[in-house]
Amino acid sequence: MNIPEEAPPRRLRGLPSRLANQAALTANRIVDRALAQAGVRRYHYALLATLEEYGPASQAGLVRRTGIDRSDMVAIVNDLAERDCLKRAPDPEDRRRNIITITPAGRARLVELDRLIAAAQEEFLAPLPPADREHLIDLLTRLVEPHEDRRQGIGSIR
Amino acid sequence: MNIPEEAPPRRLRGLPSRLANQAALTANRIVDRALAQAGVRRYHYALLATLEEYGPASQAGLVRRTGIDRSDMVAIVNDLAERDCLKRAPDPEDRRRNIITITPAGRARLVELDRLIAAAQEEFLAPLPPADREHLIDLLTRLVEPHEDRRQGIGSIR
DNA sequence: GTCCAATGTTGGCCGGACCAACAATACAGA
DNA sequence: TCTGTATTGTTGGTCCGGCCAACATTGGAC
Repeated sequence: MNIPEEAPPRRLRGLPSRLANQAALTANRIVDRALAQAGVRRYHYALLATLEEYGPASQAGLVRRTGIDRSDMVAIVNDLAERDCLKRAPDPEDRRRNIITITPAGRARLVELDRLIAAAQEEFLAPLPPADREHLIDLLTRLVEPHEDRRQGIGSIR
Repeated sequence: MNIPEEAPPRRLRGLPSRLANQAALTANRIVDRALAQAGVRRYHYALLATLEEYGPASQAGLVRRTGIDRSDMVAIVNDLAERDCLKRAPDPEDRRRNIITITPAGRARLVELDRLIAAAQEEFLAPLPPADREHLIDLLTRLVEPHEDRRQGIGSIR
């Protein structure tokens, strides 16, 4: 579902799931366009940000932090390795693992991406005054978190 | 980006675009699962709802109302025609057009889908108390609408 | 030593959101 | 009246994100 030129049916207009979708669609359009200026996609940013914040990690570790699928992770790491944004080295202590480390070039790239992302957020939230923005963020956080928890029960046995 | 098992980086956690995405992802999972019980997808529901609310229309008209792409519309109309949920008839007044009409079977189906959709919304919003739900809907509406307008300027020259 | 779990990798699938091109038809302006 | 432009339906793609299954390798627990 994209953007209608005429009024969509009342049944759909106020539907929370649809609103969430439209918001995500809009946000993604803006963010994708911003990141495209640097020739990357959302995945790349998520990965670099994770590496920078938590330091070197195995691909499996990165999967757990980002929620990206294992199979997709391979491709993204390949991508970023080709651009010298990170290094893939075998873990001497566990030969199953690759240890992924961000490079100086990767950090530099990340700085640039941070800027682009910040601008994109600004553009996305532009229609709302600052107070409402915070409120929205708060509501979305409180909406989303319980749904995440309820999958593979954090705090339960597992 | 799916659901992480460990804390994702701070950079991403509060990002409005990411929150919107997570919300949409959750909503879609719930809605898709609900609609799957009736063997349909979101597109089918959107189309039937539009037909029921605005009456018969050409495919192009439906495209304008729903925001679904022309090429996708063909497939969805095919799908629903096969299941006798709608009829495709040539417009005698404009031989380019097909006039799409919902059938009684389509209406019946729609009633069922409405029920499923309502339950899905409930599940999606469950983490929030009623007051916050309304607030969220309001905020999302006010966030999304201006973005829609700014594309192909409603009210501008065009 | 055996068996199960985790890891990285390959190769897929699906759905939603697009885009380009084309034939048929309609319509407005010269 | 004719000519060019728009609209409509349709075909046949592309891309990305979100998955899943299977496999070989390696670790670790029993």
